[in-house]
Amino acid sequence: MRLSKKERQKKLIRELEADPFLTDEQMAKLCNVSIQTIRLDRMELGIPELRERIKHMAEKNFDQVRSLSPQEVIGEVIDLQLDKSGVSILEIRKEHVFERNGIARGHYLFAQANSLAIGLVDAEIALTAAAEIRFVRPVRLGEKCMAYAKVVEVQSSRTKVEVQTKVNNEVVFYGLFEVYRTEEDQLAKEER
Amino acid sequence: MRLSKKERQKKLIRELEADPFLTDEQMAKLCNVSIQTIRLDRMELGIPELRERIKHMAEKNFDQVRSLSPQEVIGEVIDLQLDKSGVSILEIRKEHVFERNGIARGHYLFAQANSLAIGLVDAEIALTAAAEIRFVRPVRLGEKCMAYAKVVEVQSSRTKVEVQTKVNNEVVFYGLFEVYRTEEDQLAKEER
DNA sequence: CCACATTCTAATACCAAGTACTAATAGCAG
DNA sequence: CTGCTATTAGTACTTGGTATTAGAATGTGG
Repeated sequence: MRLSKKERQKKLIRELEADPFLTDEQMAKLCNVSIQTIRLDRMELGIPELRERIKHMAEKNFDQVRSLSPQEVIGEVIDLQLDKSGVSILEIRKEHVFERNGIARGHYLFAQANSLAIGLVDAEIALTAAAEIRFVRPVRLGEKCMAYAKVVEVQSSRTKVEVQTKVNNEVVFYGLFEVYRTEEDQLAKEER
Repeated sequence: MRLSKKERQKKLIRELEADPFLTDEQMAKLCNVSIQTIRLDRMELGIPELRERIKHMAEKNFDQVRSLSPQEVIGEVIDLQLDKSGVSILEIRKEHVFERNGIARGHYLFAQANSLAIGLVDAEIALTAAAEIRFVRPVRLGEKCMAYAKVVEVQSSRTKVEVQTKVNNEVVFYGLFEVYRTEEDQLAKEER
């Protein structure tokens, strides 16, 4: 049986979320309707064509900060001065929170801060060695977490980074990270 | 003056690195040659067409987004005695490591330990309040992390949980978590 | 049951950014 | 002049669409 228009459009949205690389033809087969119907649906729903969707995704990726591969950062880095300071934003979405109470799981806040701290360090390889953290108040669904990081100490092979995460200027998380760093040749040496 | 073939090809590579969204036509204008010449160059250099390049970037991006939301618990809990102790396993897969060096990102180890610590606490709601952690040695792709947690102290509204994560019986991570707990009615009261 | 609306399908012309291929031209080297 | 490389030109075809028009199928109210 064929779905109603509304249901089909809902289905379309779901399918595209799961796989945004679907062509109209593939979607038509999935829904058992003609290609034209799918195009009309896309119009109504304001969904751009395959190539535009792909381009968008690619651009989002490309716009990010150069020096560190952006896939390795949780949260969007909006400012970064290597070995000095940085800022990143993470919007708390439903995949970040406990279903029960809508409070963000601590490890996402940690991940944001940790990624930023590591991204700050100007070295071939940077790894967290230790950290001391405090979750000052629970963060809830929909809140935007701004993490401010600054380097507070540089030693021979360690950098200390302090991160404060705020929601509406209110501190929600605090962390002191000790980041271990190496240049590639040095690591190669160690590997032997 | 027009560049030599070699120089033009070098230039092409540079330009595409700076802006991978260039069409053949735009590149032709940049180099002051015909579109066909650019296509021949791309052939020789093994550079795919614009759409393929964009698609590649988008796919890379998409895979990350996916791996970034390991929904529920991180690591599989294999033993749990509420308010006493627990064990969980996490196998380090490629979505957990830095592409560059195959070392696990700290926040995954943290997430495993944090989730276990919270799971241990027998309360309606349990949230991490603070933690002190040490990454003892880097963990690599393919290694199985066994996290052992035990409650070390119970106060009126706080529980302290110690977590040790081992790979082949060798400690790789240590964490002391302070978990804040509440019963639902209590939290409701606070909300007011 | 008819009339009309909604929904769907079909068909056509067109576009961007290509691939794949053939052929022609320019410039220079031996 | 012949041969070779580099370059340009042109044609047919491809994908994944847009935009538009027309017609068919289905449902709904009066």
